[in-house]
Amino acid sequence: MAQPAPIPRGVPEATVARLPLYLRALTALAERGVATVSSDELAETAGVNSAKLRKDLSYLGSYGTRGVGYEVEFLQHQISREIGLTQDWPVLIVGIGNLGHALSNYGGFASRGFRIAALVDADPQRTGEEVAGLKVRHSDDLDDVVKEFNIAIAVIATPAHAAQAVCDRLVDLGITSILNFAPAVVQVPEGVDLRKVDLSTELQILAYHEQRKNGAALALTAEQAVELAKAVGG
Amino acid sequence: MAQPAPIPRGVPEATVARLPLYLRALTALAERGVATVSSDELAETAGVNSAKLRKDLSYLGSYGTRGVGYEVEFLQHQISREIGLTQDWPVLIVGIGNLGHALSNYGGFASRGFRIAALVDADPQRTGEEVAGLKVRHSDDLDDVVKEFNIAIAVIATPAHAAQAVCDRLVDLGITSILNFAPAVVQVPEGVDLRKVDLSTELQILAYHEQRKNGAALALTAEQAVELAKAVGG
DNA sequence: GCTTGTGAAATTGTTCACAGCC
DNA sequence: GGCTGTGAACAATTTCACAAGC
Repeated sequence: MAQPAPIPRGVPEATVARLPLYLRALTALAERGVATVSSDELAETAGVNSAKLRKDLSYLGSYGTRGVGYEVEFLQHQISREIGLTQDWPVLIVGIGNLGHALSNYGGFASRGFRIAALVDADPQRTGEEVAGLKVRHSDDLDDVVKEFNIAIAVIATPAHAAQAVCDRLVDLGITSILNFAPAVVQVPEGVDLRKVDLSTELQILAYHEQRKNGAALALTAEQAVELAKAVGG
Repeated sequence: MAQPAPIPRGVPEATVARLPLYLRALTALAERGVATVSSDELAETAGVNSAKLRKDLSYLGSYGTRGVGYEVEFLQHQISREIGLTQDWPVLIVGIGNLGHALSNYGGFASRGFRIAALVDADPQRTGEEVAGLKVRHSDDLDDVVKEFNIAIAVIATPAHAAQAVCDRLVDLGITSILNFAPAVVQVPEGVDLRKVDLSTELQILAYHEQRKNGAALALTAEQAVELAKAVGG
């Protein structure tokens, strides 16, 4: 017997990565008191094109009404449920330097679904200090902290040189979702989700494009210049 | 006459996004005193597979030696040149709150190629304050600051509600490369490169996957559960 | 009449596997 | 013998364009 129907579940990664964007756009619309929105309008608000938006939403289900559009609050709820924001996730931040400090106080966290549950630092000087309403705990207590607060998601905000060791310990403690802010390549075993946020990577990507906006020719290698000359018809 | 040869230039976006990663891996190897590296080793260090690495590098040119590998320093230099890090880019940070502060002091910036040239904030209280060795200037001077320091890349680290207005002003001043840290959807006209770094987006993506690791069935919609039941053979 | 939801086409990105070269 | 560079196969993603449904 052949596969009778396509297996359900299976939202493409690219779509998953855009759901938070849609959620934010919907929140903005809800705040403006908009009750219903078309895919064109929502796409415009989220900064994507409407075909993509409709395709993305179609992976979640059939939540719109033809000829009308989407009900803002309803769609907001469906996406939240899909992402898993109907529960709330206790988040641990490791490394309470400048960046960890900023993250602890960051508004972006406030988005429902996440709660900074604990802060940890390796520096005994910082231990006990209060940041964003939480007492900073020492790294030695990592094990306890993870258990005590039932941490599922951890954020690494340590200096680059410490990132791999911290990551290894987190993985050993059973954490499988890690967000790395340290400017370092960090390896994780199969089954652990690691995402990275990296200022210098982003700047480099911008620089690449910026460089090409002006004197594009300057950036050609000698080899490529020869190719170009040929193609242009030398 | 038909197109005689493929037009050169044109490194795929996906490749561009990985060049900074390779550069970082190469830097790590150089620091360890490694002089030559194979695509397998470099790929391992960078956390990608070696076929992808070789394909990526092949878009830049033929910088390896068959049977041997790549010369670390040479490749480092080629990638730097490709990205445009042989010049250095004066960067402006707008919004010197917690996050802007952290970014100003961030080690990731130190990577050659970027220099924080100016800081700007809308709060007159902060104007004149010294952060990371620079005097914070007032937003009203944005025009002057951009000209004075020849800013090409700007970082938005303001609260969400101010992000769009700041972005519009930056665009008006001719800036075409913007990195947005504010948790808000920001629109830019054609021709402007906007990249976003967003904590809550990243957390949401992790949460999506985390949710599916345990009680995956819990996440099915009623509709999908019916589909699944059918597929399984009800 | 208007807008969603979706097959099919087009494009982009990844992996394979091996010829070419040291 | 070993490793790069790359066509060709494959997979994922985006876009098109229109049938289906309110």
